[in-house]
Amino acid sequence: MSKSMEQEKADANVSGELVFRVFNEIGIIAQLSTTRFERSLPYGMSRPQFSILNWFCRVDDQASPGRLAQAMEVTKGAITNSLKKLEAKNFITVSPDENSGRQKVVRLTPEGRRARDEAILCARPAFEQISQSLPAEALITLIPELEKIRKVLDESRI
Amino acid sequence: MSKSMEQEKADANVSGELVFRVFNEIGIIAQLSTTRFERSLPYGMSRPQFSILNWFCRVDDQASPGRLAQAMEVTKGAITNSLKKLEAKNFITVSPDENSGRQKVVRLTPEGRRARDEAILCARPAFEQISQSLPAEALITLIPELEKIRKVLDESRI
DNA sequence: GCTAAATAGTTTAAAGTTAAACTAAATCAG
DNA sequence: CTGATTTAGTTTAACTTTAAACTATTTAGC
Repeated sequence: MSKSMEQEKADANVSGELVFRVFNEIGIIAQLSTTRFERSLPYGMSRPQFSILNWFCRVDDQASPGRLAQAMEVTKGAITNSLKKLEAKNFITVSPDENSGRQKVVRLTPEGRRARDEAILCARPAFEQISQSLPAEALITLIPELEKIRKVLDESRI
Repeated sequence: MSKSMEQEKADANVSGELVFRVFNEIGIIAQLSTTRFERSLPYGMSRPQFSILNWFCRVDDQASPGRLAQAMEVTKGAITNSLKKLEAKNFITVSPDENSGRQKVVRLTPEGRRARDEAILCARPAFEQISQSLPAEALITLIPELEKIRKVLDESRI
C-alpha cells in the first residue's frame, strides 16, 4: 500500500469518527430538547403532532399523508399514527381525495390552528430560557451547517 | 414599556425562534442518522445498546444502572430496559452490589466487548460514506458548539 | 434505636419510531 | 383491454422513550 493510500484511509477513519461524534451529540440533544419541548406543550401535544400542525400553518393548508411523511422525513406508518391522534383531537380533518381514490386529503381545522398558536406561546418561555445561555451568533452559524448535514442524509436515503 | 425593554423582548423572541429552528434540524438529523446507524449494526443491536457497550469500553469497566442512566442522559426506566436486552444477548452481566443492597453492578462480558468492536467495524462504512460529503473542518468546529448546547440542556435539566 | 425521608431500580401505560406485510387503486405494456 | 407493476395508506410487531407509581434499601433526625 502506498503512503498516500494509507493516509487516505487514515483520513477516512478520522472523518468517520468525527461524523460519529457529531451524531452522538445530536442524538443526545434531540432527546433532551424534545422532552423539554413536549413538557411545555398544551393538549398533550407531542413534538411530531406539533410539527404537523406547524407545517400546515407555514407551508400549505392541505396535503396528502404521503407528502407529510416526506416533509417530516418519517415513514408513512408514523404519519398514519400521528394523523389519527390529531384527528381524535379535532385538530385536522382527513377526507378522501376527489381526484384519486387511493389518496387522502388532510386539512387543518380552526381548532388545530388555534392549538398550534397556543403551543408556540406555551413553548416560547422554554426556548427563550435556553437561548439566554447560547449566543445568537453561534446559533445562526449553526443552522446552515445542520441543514447541510440533513441534506446529505436525506439525499443518500435508501 | 421603554424602547430598550421592547428591544429586549424582540431579541428574546428572535433568539427563541433560532433555538427552535436548531432543535428542529437536530431532531430530524438524529432520527435519520439513528435509523441509518442501526441498520448497519450487527446482532440486532440498537443505538442505545451500542452506546452502553461503547461507554464500558471507553469510560469504565463497571457501573451501576443509575450511573449509566446519567451518562446516557436517559431515565432509569430506559436503562433497565436496555440492560435487559444486553443481558439477554450475554453482552453484559448484572450482579448485586456487595456494598449496597439496593444497587447493582453492571459489567461488560468478553462477548460484549467483541460485539462492540464488530459494531464499530460494521458501522464505519456508513459514517465514512457520509463524511465524504461533509468537510472535516466543518465537523470539527461543529462539535464544541453542540457540546455547549448539550451542556446547557443538561445543566438546566429538571 | 426508631421513624421519616431520600435513593436505586423496576414496572406499567402511553407515546413515538421503523420495517415489513398487506390492501386497494392507478398506471403501464403488450 | 387485460395483466403486471407501481403507488398510497394501513396494520402489526418490535424497539425506544418518558412519567408516574411502586418496592426495597439506606440514611438522617430526633
